[in-house]
Amino acid sequence: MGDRHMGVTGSLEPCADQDYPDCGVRHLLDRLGDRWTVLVLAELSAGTRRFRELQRALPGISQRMLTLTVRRLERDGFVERTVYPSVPAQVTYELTARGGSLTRQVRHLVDWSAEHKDDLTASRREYDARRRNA
Amino acid sequence: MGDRHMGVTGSLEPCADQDYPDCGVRHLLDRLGDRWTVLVLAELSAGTRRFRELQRALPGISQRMLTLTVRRLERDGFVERTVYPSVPAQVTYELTARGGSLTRQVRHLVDWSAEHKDDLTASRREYDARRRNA
DNA sequence: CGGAATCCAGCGCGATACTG
DNA sequence: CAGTATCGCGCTGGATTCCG
Repeated sequence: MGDRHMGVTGSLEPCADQDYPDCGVRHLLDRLGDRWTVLVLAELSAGTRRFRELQRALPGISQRMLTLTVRRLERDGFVERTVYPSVPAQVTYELTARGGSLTRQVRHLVDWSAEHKDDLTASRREYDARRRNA
Repeated sequence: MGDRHMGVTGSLEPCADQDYPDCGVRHLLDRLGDRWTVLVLAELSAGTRRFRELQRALPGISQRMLTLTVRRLERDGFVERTVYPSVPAQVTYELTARGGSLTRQVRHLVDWSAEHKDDLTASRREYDARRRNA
C-alpha cells in the first residue's frame, strides 16, 4: 500500500520535480486547464479551420486568446499552421497526429465528466446545504 | 466530416453552454488545471492521509492552498474528510470511490504525457529555434 | 484576414498572523 | 494539529488599437 510505483490500478506516483512538481503532466494540464484550449481542440477535431472560422465557432474568444491558444498548440506540435500567401492572407489550422491523440485522451475526460456530472452537482448542493446549516 | 456527433473515434463535440462552454468538463479541468489538485489526488491515491502528512508530502504548498484544495475535492465528493474529536484535533482525508475513478482518469493523462514528453520538448525547441531565426 | 502590441481588471496563490 | 482571515503580488485573459 505504501508502494507508489504500482500499475494502472495503483497510485499516481507523486513526483517531486524541482521547483514545479508533476513530472510534465503539469505542462499538459496547464494547457488543458486554460479557458480555450479544449474548445479549440474540439473544433479542430471536426476538421481543418481558418482563423476566422475558429473565432466564429468559439463565441466569446478574443483575437488575442485565439492567437495565443493556437500558437501554444502549434508549439507543442498538436496543431499544424499553414499560411497561404494570398491577398488577403489565409491561414488554416488542423490537428496533427499527436494533436488527434491528445484529443482522444481529452475525450475520455469529457465522457467521464458527462457520466458523473449529475453526481457532482448533487454532491456540491449537498455540501453547500450542510455548510449553510452549520 | 462535418458531423460533430460521432463516436469515440470522432470529434469532441463542441458545445455552446450558456456563459461558459464545455458542458461540465470545464469545471473538472478548472480543478485539474490548478496547481495542487493533481498532486493531492496523487498523494491520497497512496492511502489515507492527515492534514499535516499531506502538507509534508507536498513541498511548497501553503496551509491555505491545501485547505482550499481538499475542500473543493470534498465538495465534489472526490475526497472524504473525517474529524476525530481528539485533542489536539485530528483530521484524515481519503479518496472516495468517485475520487479513485477520477484519479484513474488522471493517470491515463499522466501516462500519455510521459509517453509524449520527449516529443513535446523537441517540438518546442524546434519551434523556438525557428522563431528566433525569423 | 490574421495577426501583434499595449493597457487593464480579476483572481489564483503565497506569506503572514491569529484561533479552537 | 488543523484550520480561518487578511493582504498583496503576479499572471491569465479581456478590450482596444494598430499593422502587412
